[in-house]
Amino acid sequence: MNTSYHHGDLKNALIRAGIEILSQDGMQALSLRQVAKQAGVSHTAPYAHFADKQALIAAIAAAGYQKLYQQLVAAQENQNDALARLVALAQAYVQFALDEPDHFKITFSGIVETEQNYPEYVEQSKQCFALVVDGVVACQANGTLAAGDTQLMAVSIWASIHGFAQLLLGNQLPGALLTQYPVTELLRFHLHQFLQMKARS
Amino acid sequence: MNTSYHHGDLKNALIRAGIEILSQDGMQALSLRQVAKQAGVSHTAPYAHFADKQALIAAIAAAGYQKLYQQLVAAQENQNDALARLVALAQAYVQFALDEPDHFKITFSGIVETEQNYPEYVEQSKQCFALVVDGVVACQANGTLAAGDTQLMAVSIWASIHGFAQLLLGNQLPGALLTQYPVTELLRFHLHQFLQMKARS
DNA sequence: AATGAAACTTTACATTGTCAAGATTGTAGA
DNA sequence: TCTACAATCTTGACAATGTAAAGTTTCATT
Repeated sequence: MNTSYHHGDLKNALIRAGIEILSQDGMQALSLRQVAKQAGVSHTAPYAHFADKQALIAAIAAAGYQKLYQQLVAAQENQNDALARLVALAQAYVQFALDEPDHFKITFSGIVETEQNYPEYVEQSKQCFALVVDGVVACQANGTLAAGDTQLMAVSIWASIHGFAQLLLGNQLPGALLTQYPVTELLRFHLHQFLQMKARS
Repeated sequence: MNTSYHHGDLKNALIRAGIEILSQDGMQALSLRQVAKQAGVSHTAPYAHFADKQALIAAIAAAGYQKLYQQLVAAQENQNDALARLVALAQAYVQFALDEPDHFKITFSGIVETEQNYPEYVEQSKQCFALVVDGVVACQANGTLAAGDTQLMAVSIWASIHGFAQLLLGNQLPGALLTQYPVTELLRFHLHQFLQMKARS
């Protein structure tokens, strides 16, 4: 099947190429033609697998969610305390944003038009949210978090983590704070606002 | 000066045209040439006022911050309780995101490259953040918020509000929640996580 | 082996960002 | 007041991009 004409796995190769371009040259360099060139095919080959550029971006964004999911799971693996797992999740979330800023941006900054629905994108998104819900459930069972609407609480925590990552990436946190504290410490403080713990313990 | 050749106030006219395009046709329709056409000038006229497209976008983003600032101030005007003012600020923040989604996105989604520094953009950003800091200070003086590092707390609250708006715009909040509660109620719950109040009071 | 579908290429075209060169107008200094 | 210069705007050009159309190569099914 790999006869130099039929690629065999072009769809995924294009997604990987796109992610690589994002990582190396950033968002503004992500063109269909560059992606095709990097994958070693002609500039219209992507149209056999994606309806248009938006569809490719949606696939790249879905892959971003997928990778994020894996990192979140991996970060939680070594933690057994429910609260520690939530904190580890948040740290991994922010770390992903810092490691792959442009992939993170394209995944979250609403460039994926929501009028069109891209099922894989929605699916991966739900999978990540489910991780947060799990964490909240565990903390509630634990007594670490007060009982209450689990979904609401999970949304709150996700929004908090996400907003922090977003502002951090956008360089919109006061520079004084960033020189004063390491990012992990800032995030820890931020989370403790929710988790009702003594700050900076 | 308005002799049909020299426009007189083209720079601001271009920013306004850009905002209008964002409002009517969305981000993907925002091209330099469309902006120029809408302002009634040739397609290279913008280069007399902006170095490149990024610079125009930065100016539009700065205008976004400015408008947001005004809305936040206006929303707080009728509230005299410190806590109520913070809640009103948050509601106005989210409302702005819902009213002008694409303007909000372009202001916040990191499309403004932070390597280049656009002074007005940074300036307007700081002005908005200062509003949050003011709110925190008032709440601390009030006793509504515990004492502590004001900057840290302001960052936390801003991140929370911002993350909520971002997820809401990205259609990433569970649909079940959105049908169950109005957005203002969701936001109120979200804030109360921070403000240590009884939820849904 | 034949045929149709899927994957890919070549060609073409409109849109876009940006540069270069020129035209028009306001303004500061002689 | 006149003149040169700087700022502003236009025209023309070019390369890069998204995408459609038509043709070519390969795969799979009968």
